[in-house]
Amino acid sequence: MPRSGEAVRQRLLQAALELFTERGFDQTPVEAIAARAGVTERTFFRHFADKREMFFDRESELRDLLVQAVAAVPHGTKPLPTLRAAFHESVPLFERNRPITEPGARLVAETPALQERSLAKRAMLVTALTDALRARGVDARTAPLCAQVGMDTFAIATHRWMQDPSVPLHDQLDQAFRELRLATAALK
Amino acid sequence: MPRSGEAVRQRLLQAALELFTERGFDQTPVEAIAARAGVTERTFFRHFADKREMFFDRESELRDLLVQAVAAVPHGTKPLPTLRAAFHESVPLFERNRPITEPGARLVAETPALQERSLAKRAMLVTALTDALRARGVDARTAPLCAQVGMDTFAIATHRWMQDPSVPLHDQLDQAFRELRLATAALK
DNA sequence: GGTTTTGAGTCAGTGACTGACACATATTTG
DNA sequence: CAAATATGTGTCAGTCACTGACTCAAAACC
Repeated sequence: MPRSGEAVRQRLLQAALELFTERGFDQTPVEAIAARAGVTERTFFRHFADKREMFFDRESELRDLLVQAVAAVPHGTKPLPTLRAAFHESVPLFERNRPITEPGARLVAETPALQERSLAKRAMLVTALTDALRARGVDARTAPLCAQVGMDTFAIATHRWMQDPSVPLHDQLDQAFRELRLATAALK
Repeated sequence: MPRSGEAVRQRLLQAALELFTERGFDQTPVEAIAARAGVTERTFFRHFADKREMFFDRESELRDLLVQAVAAVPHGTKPLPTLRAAFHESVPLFERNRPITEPGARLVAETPALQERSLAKRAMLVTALTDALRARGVDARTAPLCAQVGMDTFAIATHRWMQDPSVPLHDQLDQAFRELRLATAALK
């Protein structure tokens, strides 16, 4: 049994995924996860802030990527096209991580406690994007609205892509933004 | 000390609001709330599913109102205008409850655990609105997008109204939807 | 080779919740 | 009016998530 940092973390993730899918999130105590990973409960909490946090580590990676991508879009581009371009930049990350994140995603979808956390993570992304837009000179009223609406469109695209991988994420993204344009065109 | 149902609930809400603003949400055990309300901890959990749920009871009232309002909009109206009209219908509810909900809202804003729950409640509203739109014949792809985007716009309007009550909520609502229209017009 | 850093174990404790049971007061019913 | 029943609460015991303080062993560094 290796005991060197990262290996333990991986074993914990693996054990948790197995147990959660077997018995469900609420029915598996942290103690059981730790035991299957050959480690103490205390050690679990040294690697993860809490039980819900396990499947949301990559979120910060995504945030950094998106913030950078927003900054890299040519100046003069309007907010929502800027965001759309940034989302396209993140597609490789999603495609690369898909095998890892897919089982977790199914779990999140059917566990209220995890959904709640997932929403909180999305909210963090929205504030990060809001700041990124404001850094580009978007005014304080427009930035939060665009960040929020853009993120929702992005989420819908990734959601559809998760359910049906036959359509590339790039296409889902463009399609979702097209639908957004159409739906809002009906306003006044 | 009356002991008849609803009175206890009110005393618990009052006690919780006081203690949370004094010491903060995380620093006040449920036991302390119950004690100040002259009741046992067990009784607290008979009135509220959990500690975070206290300030979100009215959410179901809002959901029912919005769902009904969506159904009442003349047929043929496009999804987002439908939602905007429904949101306008809920304005009196907000104005009436403002004195009650305002202290709670400030608390939610500065307590991560409560923000998380607040997002979950918003998500519930989104699914309810999605269903309400689909019942009107909006197709399964458009409905979730419109419900989500509409709800965000609504949330931004109410947020601005909470911070500056001098502008009526009706106006904030129209203004936010106008901004949404403008921002999305830049797409494509 | 000794020192410092790092990751883990142990133990004790708090606090959110739950289930089971007892009891008292209100409400319904014969 | 009395018996049955429902409702709201108290009590107690228990589980589980999480934290702080301390110890210890193995690296990593000097």
